[in-house]
Amino acid sequence: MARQVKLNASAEDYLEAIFQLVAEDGAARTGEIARRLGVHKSTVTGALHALADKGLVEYSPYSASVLTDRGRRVASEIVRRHDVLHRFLKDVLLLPDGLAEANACRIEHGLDREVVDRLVAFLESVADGEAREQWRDRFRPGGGKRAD
Amino acid sequence: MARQVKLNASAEDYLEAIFQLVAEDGAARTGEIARRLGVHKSTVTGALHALADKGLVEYSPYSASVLTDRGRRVASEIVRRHDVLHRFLKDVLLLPDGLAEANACRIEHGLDREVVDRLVAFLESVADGEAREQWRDRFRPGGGKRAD
DNA sequence: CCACGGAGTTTGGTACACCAAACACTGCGA
DNA sequence: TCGCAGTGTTTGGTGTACCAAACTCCGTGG
Repeated sequence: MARQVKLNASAEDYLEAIFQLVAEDGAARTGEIARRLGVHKSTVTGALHALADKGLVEYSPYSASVLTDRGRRVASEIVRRHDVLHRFLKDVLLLPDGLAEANACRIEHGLDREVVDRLVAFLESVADGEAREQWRDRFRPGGGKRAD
Repeated sequence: MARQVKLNASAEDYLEAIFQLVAEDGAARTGEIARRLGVHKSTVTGALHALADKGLVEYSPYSASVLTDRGRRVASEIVRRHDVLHRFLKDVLLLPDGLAEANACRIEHGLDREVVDRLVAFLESVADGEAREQWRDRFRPGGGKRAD
């Protein structure tokens, strides 16, 4: 089975953005990717070349990019990981959404699949009712945060 | 109070290594730091200059480095964060120690303090008896991983 | 006392991620 | 059909993190 491609953090960010833009708009334009990631258009062009070389995106100059099949597979793994992490931070650690998102963005690239799977199992185990309630109150929602 | 210094990932790694070496050996020699972090000695020299400029380590050429007071404070924050994370991965997600450590190393730099605090609260809440047992079995130690 | 070898540093070079400005393409309206 | 505005690309340059090799320092044995 084709082993996991090994992308670095920034490549994963681009792939993730492209995946989302394709889902939203049907295709990912260079400028949109740049806007979403907060980088310069020229930087995106470079990244697109690299991803195309790896066979993950279909890139042709001056037109919107789409993912290859392989790119789509890899990207959805990345999105899943991001999502799991975000949900964990928000729903289990009870962090405000923005903070959960920001932290998810920063740490998502460092997680092995095993960890993500474990996190999923964990989320499922506290998904409904009982168990979750149980510590929602031993743990308190809004409580002891001072904003110094 | 002097706000959190804002180090990048690699600076934090160096600081952490120095902290540990000082704890173990009384001082951190360039070559030891290099060995521990798996980088070249010359790279460490550069990093030590940077940390010295920031007032975090006491560096003088050809002799072992130690932390300044400020460096020690910052470093112990970093170590705490690493530790909390490691414990969470190992004791809550029940990952094998090596995997927990590796993942902690990779994600530790991206965590805001709030998250660490939350994680600590979480660890405390499941620290002893009851609550922990409770899902140790709804979650099972070695069990349900299919590697599809 | 001095030279020799191991520890540490400097120097020059690579790779990456990025930006800014100059340049190129393209589709729409006059 | 032609030009222009907007979108995209190229080019040149920055900062960071790193390595390898040349060089420097310094304690120890002869």
